Amino acid sequence: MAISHAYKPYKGPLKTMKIKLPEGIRAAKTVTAEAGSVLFRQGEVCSTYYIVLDGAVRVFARSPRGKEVVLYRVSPGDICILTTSCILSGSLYPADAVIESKVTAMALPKQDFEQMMKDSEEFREFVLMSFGQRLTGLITLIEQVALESVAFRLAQYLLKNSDADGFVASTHESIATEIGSAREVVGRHLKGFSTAGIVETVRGQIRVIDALALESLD
Amino acid sequence: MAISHAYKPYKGPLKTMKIKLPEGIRAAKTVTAEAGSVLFRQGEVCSTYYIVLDGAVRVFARSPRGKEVVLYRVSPGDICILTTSCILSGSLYPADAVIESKVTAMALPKQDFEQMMKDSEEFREFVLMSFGQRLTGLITLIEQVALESVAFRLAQYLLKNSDADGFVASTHESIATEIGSAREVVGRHLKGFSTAGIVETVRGQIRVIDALALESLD
DNA sequence: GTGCCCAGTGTGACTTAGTCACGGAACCAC
DNA sequence: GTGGTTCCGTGACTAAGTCACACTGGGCAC
Repeated sequence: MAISHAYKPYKGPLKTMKIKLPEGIRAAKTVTAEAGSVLFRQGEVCSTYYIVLDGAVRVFARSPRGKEVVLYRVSPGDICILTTSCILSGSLYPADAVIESKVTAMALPKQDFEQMMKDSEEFREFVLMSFGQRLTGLITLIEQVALESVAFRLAQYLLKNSDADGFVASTHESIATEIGSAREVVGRHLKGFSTAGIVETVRGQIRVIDALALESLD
Repeated sequence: MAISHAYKPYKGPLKTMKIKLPEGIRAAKTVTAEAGSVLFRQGEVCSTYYIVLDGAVRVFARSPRGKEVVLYRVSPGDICILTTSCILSGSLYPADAVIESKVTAMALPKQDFEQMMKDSEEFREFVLMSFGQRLTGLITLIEQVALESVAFRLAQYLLKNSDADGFVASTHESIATEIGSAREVVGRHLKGFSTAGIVETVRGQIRVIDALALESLD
């Protein structure tokens, strides 16, 4: 666990998850981790519950040959579901996680977690909701990867990640791991889109010109 | 919801899940559903919690063009996680489910579920464990589909589903949906395995001859 | 500035996987 | 037997993934 410490008590309310911490829990500590650091790797054991207060974590699977697929992201207000489920079942992490932007997280000791599950209806709902959302998210991902074409997934990605002016600040490489494909394949599709006048590409950036065309792909 | 009827109170203990039902819950009803019937379809809403007592349910995703991937199976002692998470988050089923073999299930009304979550440490653990196992199962599936070759997945499937004598009672079609590939592709790989002396194939059945060879694939 | 490095990209050749359209073979009911 | 259905084989094609290598533009050391 590469979390770099600076343990200190967390006193404030959990605004991000809209849950009032019971008094007995106020001793929960916060931890921080810098961008780029590894939270956990496939096969490691886990021990503490975390609720992310700020920052983002990318959770992804990696093949022996180094290919990666992004499974999901942990954002502020999210509980680290994978950690939770690993602790409960005593199993090992089935994936890797790295910090994308500096993370502040609340560390919940096992007893506190169990106490809150026992006492707080709100907390139970929160935890189960989190599980449910991850679950449906993963199922959607499987449907996409196994059932949809790369062109479709790429189009969806561009639509979802473009700003008001249509700009997408991603490299071909990062898009590829995000949609479960390969850099060259993404590049070729983008070239196709480009010659069709649907997008413009420059180094490290893509501009969506014809969003409707992307939406009508399948 | 195509569950067929025959509502009757469930009195016995939940042997399969090793949880004693509190007295207040004894009114839980059982439902049965015949093999082949559809439990739910993608996009439907859900309302009741189910715990499977007997039988098996196959949960799978289906593309617009009819291609399918098996996500997981619900076996005796399992709570139907997808239903649970849908109820909690108020979202729609992201997948389809059909009965593989006649199912008997306990239907838990929302209040009873919440009551048990509140009162029973055992039940909370059971529910969270179930969630966790599904989660890691789905992640493993994504890793397989996105990162591993068809040959590898096929080999794993054969090893996992062969009996003591090496017999696997599956059609190419069913294997394909199980490992997220296509019938023809599975057929071609099996032919390859066959000419290499690793398996023998007859209609509707495959016999593993050289399990070691299958294990050493990657 | 010059040179260098390197992340990001382009490309061709090739392998693997998926799709489509058949046709044939095995099995079952009658 | 006939007919129908399920299962499988196959060729031709498209889509996707892999591999190797070349190019390019921006940052930076000097």
